[in-house]
Amino acid sequence: MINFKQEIGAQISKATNISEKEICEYIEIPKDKANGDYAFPCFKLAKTLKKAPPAIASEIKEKLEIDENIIQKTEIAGGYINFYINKNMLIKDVLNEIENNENYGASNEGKDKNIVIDYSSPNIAKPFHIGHLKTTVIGGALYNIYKYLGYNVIGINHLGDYGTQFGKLIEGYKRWGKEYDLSTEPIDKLAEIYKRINILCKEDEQVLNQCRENFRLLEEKDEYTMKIWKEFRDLSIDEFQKIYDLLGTKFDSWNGEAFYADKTDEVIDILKKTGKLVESEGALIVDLSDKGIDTPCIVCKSNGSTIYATRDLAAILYRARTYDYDKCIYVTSYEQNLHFKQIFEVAKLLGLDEKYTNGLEHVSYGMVRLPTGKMSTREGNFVKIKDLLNDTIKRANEIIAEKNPNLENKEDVAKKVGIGAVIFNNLATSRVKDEIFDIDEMLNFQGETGPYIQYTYVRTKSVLEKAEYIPKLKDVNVDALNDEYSQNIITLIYNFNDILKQVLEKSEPSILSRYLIDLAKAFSSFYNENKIICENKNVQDARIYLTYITGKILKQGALLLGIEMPDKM
RNA sequence: GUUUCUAUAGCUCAGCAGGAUAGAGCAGUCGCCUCCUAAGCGACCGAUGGGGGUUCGAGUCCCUCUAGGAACACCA
Repeated sequence: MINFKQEIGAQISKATNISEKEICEYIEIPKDKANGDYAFPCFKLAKTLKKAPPAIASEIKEKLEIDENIIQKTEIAGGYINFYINKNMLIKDVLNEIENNENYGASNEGKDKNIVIDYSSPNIAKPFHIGHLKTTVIGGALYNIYKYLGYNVIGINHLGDYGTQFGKLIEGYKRWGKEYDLSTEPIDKLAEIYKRINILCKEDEQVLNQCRENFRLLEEKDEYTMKIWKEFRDLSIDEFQKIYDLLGTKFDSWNGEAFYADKTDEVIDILKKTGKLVESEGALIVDLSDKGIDTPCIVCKSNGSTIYATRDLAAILYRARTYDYDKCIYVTSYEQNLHFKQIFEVAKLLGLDEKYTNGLEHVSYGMVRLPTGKMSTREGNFVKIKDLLNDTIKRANEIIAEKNPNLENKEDVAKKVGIGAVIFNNLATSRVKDEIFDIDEMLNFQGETGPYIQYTYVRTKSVLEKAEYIPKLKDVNVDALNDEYSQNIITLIYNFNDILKQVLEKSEPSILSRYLIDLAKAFSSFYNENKIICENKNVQDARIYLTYITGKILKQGALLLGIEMPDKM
């Protein structure tokens, strides 16, 4: 496709003898369309050239050799040079690209690059609650988008299936296991046991030590302990899978913490040889104070057991060797910021190529809190994902009953809408923001929501169905699309690939979410202001075609976020 | 206490690595279905936490104050 910004940048670069790259960084898109499609602010050059910005602007403008097929006109406004692109060229370019490219917006920029994404990663034997939604959907969206841009992606569900928490659960099970029937709702019951044992641990240090001992036994592959461990793990995975099926979440690997149990010795050996692993209060630690990190990284506990940091380090070694990753991304809440700072620093001591240590990236996100306070499995204060999805699906069903009672496949549509609402809600805002969970907000399907995007898509389908045809591209007259509403849509579609790149640059799926809202809005305005199916065949063909490609992008974009589109709703 | 994140309209959020008059949604008020789905469209109302600084230009960068979140040695 034509890169208008680059075309302009190249010309200005020639006129000013400043590198094209630098010029392109200065070029901006005016907020007000009256100021053109692109603008070059000359203020920055004023100091070095010792001239007033407007004078610089007109001097540059004189020297530009503009191809009128690409840039229709240039104007000077204050210290800016404003560029108005050739709309017909833009429309032709976008339509051509979309016609000839099944996966519009995709690219092969990621060819031969390997991306490991570690996401969702719930602790087994604990309920899957709304605190786990963000990592699951953010990781899932990044997974899809990396793939779409040609990367080879490995999605890993790094299950929390190891550690003292497990020692605790085993201890509780030993004490009260007979009171619970694990054949139904096993996770709820295990969570109950976990809650009870935690209370006991708080009261009695001896019990806590017993739990730690249980974990040590697990590390030694004690037969009885291993048997319980495996049983709890299987039960948990069954439960998780039900949610993943609903959310459409997929993984290439389920290697959790336990997988690295036999791979931690090597980490300790390597670290010992660096001389940086020192004993402190009976534990083996790496002091990081010279790296600006006050808290040392514990690699081996005083009772000889490993700790999550050790297993995370083993995972880095394993992933580097197994996947030869260019990036290894961890999607977790910002509570773990310090932990990742620590292990990324310690990873530099493992003797890995710089490629691997530089490729480590922690994608953190804000906390989800209930109106009553922080969620806690230990205190039984949480909302289960399953319950939330049931609520939103029920809500979707109610709205269908009210607005479209004769709809076919009601259940299927309600599912797509209810789940789409939840996924979108979790991807709609910047990662860093904390969130106070509000069920009413989840159940609102109006305005900037997942259902709004779905509804807009359904409208495009509905128009196409009524029209009964999609015109051939060669029959589309681009002059019929130079009104403001059509232009807005075309410009947005032109930006699609750029948006996807931005998402990856910032590991920020909300950029795509916002984009889809903008596109849906642009189409809704267009739809309201124009008759698409109308008397003038020429205009009708062009508008139907625009409707067709808008629907395509809405669907593709939503799919990348993990949201499915119903055909009717 | 140390480190760190956040602060934009009544509420929830945008604001392309500083640029032209700060944009939406929800809530509220008012219009629009004999017309391709009103889960929609349009209009009105309404904002950069306080104080310094850097800059031709600051919501955006720096300092500081205030308020809130988070992490800080054998949990993950």
